[in-house]
Amino acid sequence: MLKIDNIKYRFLDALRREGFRVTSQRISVMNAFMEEKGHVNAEDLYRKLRKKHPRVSHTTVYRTLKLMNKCDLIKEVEFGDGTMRYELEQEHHDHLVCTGCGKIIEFLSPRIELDQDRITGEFDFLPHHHRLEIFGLCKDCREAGSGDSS
Amino acid sequence: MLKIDNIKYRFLDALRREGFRVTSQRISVMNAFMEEKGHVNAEDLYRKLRKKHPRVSHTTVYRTLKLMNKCDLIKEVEFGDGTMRYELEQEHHDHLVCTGCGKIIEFLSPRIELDQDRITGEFDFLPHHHRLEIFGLCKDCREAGSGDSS
DNA sequence: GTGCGTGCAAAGTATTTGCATGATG
DNA sequence: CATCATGCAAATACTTTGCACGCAC
Repeated sequence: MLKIDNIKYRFLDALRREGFRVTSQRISVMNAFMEEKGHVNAEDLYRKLRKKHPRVSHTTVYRTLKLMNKCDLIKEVEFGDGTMRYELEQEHHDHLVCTGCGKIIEFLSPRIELDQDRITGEFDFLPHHHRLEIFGLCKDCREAGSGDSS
Repeated sequence: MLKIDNIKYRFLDALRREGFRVTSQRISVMNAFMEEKGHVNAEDLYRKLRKKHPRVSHTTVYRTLKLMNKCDLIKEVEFGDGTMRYELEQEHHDHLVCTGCGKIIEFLSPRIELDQDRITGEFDFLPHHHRLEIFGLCKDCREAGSGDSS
């Protein structure tokens, strides 16, 4: 809970600091986002949100997520399904994406990070950021559907 | 040239083998694709193609690229600009993406591949494929615009 | 000649934007 | 009470699809 409250505080603070207004919609979007496990896209968040807060529009969800992104509270990521997803901005990590159930596991590999520097050096390339996604099957999906299901 | 001819051969062969028809449009799209450095999207390819072969439509370019992809001749990749790009299907590699000029450098790091196995093992995850993109500035862009341009 | 491929335009996604209305600071 | 934020619908960007016609086999 502390972490969530901290984010909420940081959001309100960022809004005030940047001269943005604190509106009920922005609070609703942020709360809804925090209830997710992360890696939500705007459309899904909107659908879940409208049940509790029908007063928040489609457009506002998109705009608020972009805003939270600009405030460095969340980060845009995408896993090739054509939608922009959002996750909590935190220390850098990469993703395992289960192609069976869509589950996303975050991981961090200092060794990969290091090797990356070696490579960019080789090409005289100045790295800014990277993304690494490994697609495959998680344990549950392998156990569930060895012979495949569906 | 050998490599290109080999691809053309493989494409024609795949078409026949799969029972698809060999049409002038498909040949045109493939030729146009081969003239690119790779990492083209359908729209760009269509624009370049229509100059020489005005008889090939927008739709057919999309459809032919999908077809070549299904035949395992090319691969879909995307670098977060909202378009689907295509590159020659070949041994696995990753990408350095220059955010200055859009240049794409391919590289291969066996060490990263290895470390990846270690990680997926840790999470009991069965990897199928991965993608790694490092975004940053290439040598040329750094030299050209130290103080920034544009 | 049959059926797949093509081209056109229309439909379909995901997202952004213009503008009048409404709420915040 | 001046602005900024919102909601709606229209616009945009990329891609796919329905359908009648034409060409490969």
